[in-house]
Amino acid sequence: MGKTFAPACYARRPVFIRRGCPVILQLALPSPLRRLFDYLPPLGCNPALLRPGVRLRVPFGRREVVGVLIRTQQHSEVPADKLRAALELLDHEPLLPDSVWQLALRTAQYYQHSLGDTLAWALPSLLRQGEAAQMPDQWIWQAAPEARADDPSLNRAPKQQAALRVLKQHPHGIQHTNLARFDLQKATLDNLQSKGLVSLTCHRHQSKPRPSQWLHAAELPLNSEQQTALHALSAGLGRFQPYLLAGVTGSGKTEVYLQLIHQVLRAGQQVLVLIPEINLGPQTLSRFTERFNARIAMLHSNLTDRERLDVWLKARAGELDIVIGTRSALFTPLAKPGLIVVDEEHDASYKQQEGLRYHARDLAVLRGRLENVPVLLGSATPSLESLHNAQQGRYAQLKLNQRAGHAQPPKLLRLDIKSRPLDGGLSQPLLGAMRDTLGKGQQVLVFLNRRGFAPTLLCSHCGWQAECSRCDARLTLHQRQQRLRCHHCDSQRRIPEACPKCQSTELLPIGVGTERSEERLLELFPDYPVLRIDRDSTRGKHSMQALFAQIQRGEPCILLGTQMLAKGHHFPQVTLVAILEADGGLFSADFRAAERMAQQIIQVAGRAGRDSQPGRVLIQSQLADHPLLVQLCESGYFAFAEQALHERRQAGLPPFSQMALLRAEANQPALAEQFLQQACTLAEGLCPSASVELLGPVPAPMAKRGGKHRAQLLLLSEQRAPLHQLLAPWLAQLESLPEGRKVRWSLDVDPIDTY
DNA sequence: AGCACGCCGACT
DNA sequence: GTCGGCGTGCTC
Repeated sequence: MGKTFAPACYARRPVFIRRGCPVILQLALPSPLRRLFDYLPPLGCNPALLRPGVRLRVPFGRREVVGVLIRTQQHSEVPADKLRAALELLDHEPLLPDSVWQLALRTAQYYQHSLGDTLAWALPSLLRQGEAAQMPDQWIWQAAPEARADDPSLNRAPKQQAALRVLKQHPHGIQHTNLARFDLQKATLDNLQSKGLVSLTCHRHQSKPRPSQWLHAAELPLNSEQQTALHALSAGLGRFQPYLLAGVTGSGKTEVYLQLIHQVLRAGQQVLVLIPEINLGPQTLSRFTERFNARIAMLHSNLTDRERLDVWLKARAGELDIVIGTRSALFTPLAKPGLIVVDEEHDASYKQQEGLRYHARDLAVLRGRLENVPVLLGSATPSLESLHNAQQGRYAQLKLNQRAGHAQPPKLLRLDIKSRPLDGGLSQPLLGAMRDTLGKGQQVLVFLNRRGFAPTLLCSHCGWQAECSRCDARLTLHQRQQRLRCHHCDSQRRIPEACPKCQSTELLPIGVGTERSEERLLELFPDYPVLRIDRDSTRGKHSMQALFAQIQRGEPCILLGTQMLAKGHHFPQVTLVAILEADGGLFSADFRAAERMAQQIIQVAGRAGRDSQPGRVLIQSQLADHPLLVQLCESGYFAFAEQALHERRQAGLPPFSQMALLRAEANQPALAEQFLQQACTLAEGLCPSASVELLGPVPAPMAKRGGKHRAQLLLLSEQRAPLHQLLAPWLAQLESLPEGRKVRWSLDVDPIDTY
């Protein structure tokens, strides 16, 4: 995202009420409508409490919703007979600190999203339902000091006896909300209480005190690069500055984070750490808890709504030192922010792909500016956007090129498979390299980013292919389940016995997925275990853990898997990485495909050779001589990025231009494009200078998906300002367009893909 | 987005 | 006769 956000238009001035004038409340409501709604204050409400940022419960149509006060006015455009009074004021003071308030307002503006809906994304769900923004009182059950489990009154009450024993084991008592965890029933305890054997007491929430000694474990020694980076970072504490920490895999980025965070903690400030949306949470959390004696919370998807709200409230009150979370944690309010870290900043999961399509990395930079704190973006494979921002001087760039310890960087070797026969997706030279590696007692990682047995089922007589009826896509053959499945919608069906077109029974699986590769590898390497790791093979809760445990034992084996293998985990005994198909990124129409391919190759390669054994990476490709692939393999990611950036500049693509994408989908094929055509005409009317280029409407790359027909209109502009000046009035027009009601449409500002 | 209203097809 | 399918319209 560029440097300029439009200035904030809502200041949080106190509200002055002119004598005799009615006060009109303008509220943001949880609705996709991009406008505010006017209400009268609740009956008998003290006007001084009506400050922007407080929540009110209001009647809305036939239901009640919770809205957030944006501003008050003396007059309303809405006819008096339509105005309704709010029902209840829910807060005594604004919910959000000014920084997060501004962040939400600007997010709505930048992404052209409804403000009410934006606030709904930013707030914990209990707050949008009207829950009090307060730590709840805690009710604690305790055994009476003199109570005995062999009390005669319990002779015929084994449950009460057991419950009393449990409570005796917990002299500090058990929280009422945790009863289930100890298999205790409220009724049992009620009976014990009536006998005077247990007590229930109410405790006001009390914050844990700030630790004075922050370290649990000693800090690791830094190499000179790490020291240089840490010095630069610590010199920048206390004010806004984005940093791009570009550190090759294994260069010790995390140690730099940890030592910087230690300094922030010592300054009495809080740290917000964003991580991508993968199962790296526990791993990250344990790095932090092993190092720091600090109040750390992680926002993960298994929290209850109440737990989530408690973390939010504690963070806001300054009762947490470190908050770790994915994308949505960005909006967590902090009493004393000192640093924002975005780990793996290139990761696409930072961009929300539905509803409010925000990019948490870009908004983290904005938040850093609003909080006046540094923002540390880290990655071994930075996004081209961030590299460009660094080159433009907007971000300070720090590089870590050396691997920690004695680890050698892996060598990337291209393997041309244009005219080579493949066996289970593997070429002969690759199979040879695998035999060598396994023979030396080492492990092999085979990366194939495609689940299932084969991506296509073909009739060898008439050429029919199994296709999804709801999507423009072929069905993937899943041999083990004996089903054809669509990877784009959830439809699946049985494998037909014969071709539905010509009745031939010669149906051939074409192409290779992990399931098929596994089958073949088991035949080719009968002496070694083949561990398949993908979404289909790791269904069971602990199967993943068991697989990783086996890998960690270090005996020779073949790891075969998709994306799931590529992120975060360390496999020290892997010395050969095989990437079976690197071509998607070179064939695809999406302009970001090559960047993604390169990041994926480097990330997968980073799994190998982390100990002192050097790693080799073999990349099979139909286009082994493609200049971008050559550049990546010969000269590394940053050289690749230079060349890719050069190509983007030539083509006038981001980050050298600004993009927005209007998508539409409808049940009938023509409707989506008709709507976009109208939208296009309106945009031309609003932007006569042609400073914004309109491309389309065109059918989406996958024109039908999940039974919907999809099309898109691309807006491209050299400068951000004209594009954003166009968007606001344009969206207002689109909202009132009657054709818009027959289609589902949405605007994606800074889209990261066009699917 | 919800949630109503409203008008046509298969069922206790 | 009604239950319920989703088209259309509205929310201060």
